[in-house]
Amino acid sequence: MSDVVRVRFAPSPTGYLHIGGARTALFNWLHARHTGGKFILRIEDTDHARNSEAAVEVILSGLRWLGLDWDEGPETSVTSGPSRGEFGPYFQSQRTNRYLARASDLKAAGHAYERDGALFFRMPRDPITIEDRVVGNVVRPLTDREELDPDWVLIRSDGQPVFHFVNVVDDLEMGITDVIRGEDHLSNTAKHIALFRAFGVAPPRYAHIPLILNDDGSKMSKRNLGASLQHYIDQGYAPEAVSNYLCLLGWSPKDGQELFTIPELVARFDLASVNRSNARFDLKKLDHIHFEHTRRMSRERFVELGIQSLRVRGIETGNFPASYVASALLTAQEKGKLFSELPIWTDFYFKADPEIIPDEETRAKALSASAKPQLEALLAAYSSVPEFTAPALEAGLKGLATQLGVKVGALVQPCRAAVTGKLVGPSLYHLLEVLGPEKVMVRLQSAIDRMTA
RNA sequence: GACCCUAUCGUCCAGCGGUACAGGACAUCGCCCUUUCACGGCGGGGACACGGGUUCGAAUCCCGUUAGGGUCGCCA
Repeated sequence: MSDVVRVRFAPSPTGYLHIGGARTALFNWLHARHTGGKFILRIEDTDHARNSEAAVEVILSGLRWLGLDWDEGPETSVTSGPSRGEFGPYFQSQRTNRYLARASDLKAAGHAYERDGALFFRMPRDPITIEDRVVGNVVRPLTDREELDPDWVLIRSDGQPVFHFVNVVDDLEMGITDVIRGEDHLSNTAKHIALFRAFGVAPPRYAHIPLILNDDGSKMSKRNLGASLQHYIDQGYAPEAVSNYLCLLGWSPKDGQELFTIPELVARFDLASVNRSNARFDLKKLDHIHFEHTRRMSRERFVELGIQSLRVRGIETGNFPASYVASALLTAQEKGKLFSELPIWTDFYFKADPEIIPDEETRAKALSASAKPQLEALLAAYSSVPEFTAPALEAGLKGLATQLGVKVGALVQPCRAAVTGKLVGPSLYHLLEVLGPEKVMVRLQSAIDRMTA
């Protein structure tokens, strides 16, 4: 083949995208983009029992969510649907004739033979050296069980080819130059190398990356909630934060930088500085990375993600002016919270005034009868504020506090509770400005009316 | 059972024979700031798994032990 790098991500449609698989895809994608190579997506749906269109869709949408676009591969989850690239089909279930042809080649060359109705590969007895770009040279001798019978199945007696075989055939035929995958494949790489040699070609370059473990060091299984990428999508993490964090698990740029945009990652990522030891998934650190990304991302990006997030959670912003929606959401950006929490911070912007109903705790802490005179005074002050802007509102409130001889908080919290119905939220003066004088006045008055005294 | 990989603060990384009573980030603790929640600032505690070598000198190299992970399927 040419010397352009060709890497692939070859997931099996199991119904979810494992977080480790997502990182494998990310490393492959980064390697391709960094080297100007091609990133290929191939669906390993040889196990018909657990293959379904929905399961493929989970993979495609997961990759898209992360921003990992593929140069070759399926465009939809439909097995016989459209695809990009010259080396298709990209669904293994559509490539059976190729496997069968390759199998007979091996048989003709004496590398395979039939036994018990299945086709077996004649595995070399000598140790095989795996030259790995991450792990180094690994000599893999046969295990005691393999010594008993080193040969292994290429085609099952029911006619179905097995994973190791199709994987190698596809990598060969698709011109894959670099195989980047989880370390769980390291031992089996000897089989793959032997197959490539049997086909008379040099194996691709290998890079086995360390695995992601649970925070207690145990292996991540499907049962663990955090093992699925979908979990992080649902929790409202920014995609760029997840990519960034995933990269940090097993890779570092050596200079201590931890926060990267995707373009920076593309520029700086290199296989050579990938670690050799497994890493535990630390949710706290992910939260921190998300926090930093969320605060730094462009306003446009934040608003885009925010509107999506609110819609998913039942808050439709389409009925409000775009500028109002943007201003409203932006008051929550500095909080850096998960997008799943956005309704908690901004729902009051999109509620009708009568829907602002403080709960019992809020009433007790901020809207007790004793606060009524202060709220009335604030309402009066705000009725005559020179302009309804955050600085003017702040000055007005602080001036009133001085005048009344009370602490600022004695006015802030009742006001916040009255207009938002909550004790916590965005910066008070900014949210008041965004809300506008009409809503603020109405809400202050309703709160006053409800206060007994 | 065999084979393979790995081993630095609680976690993720830096370190790749001497510049190190081991540096950064997250977490944690204390103080400060503060209109809520936060943010921010300052400071503290916290690690080279263990045992042998090699060397003038070892977190760094070698061997062993232990621990964790992986593989050895007519699963992928």
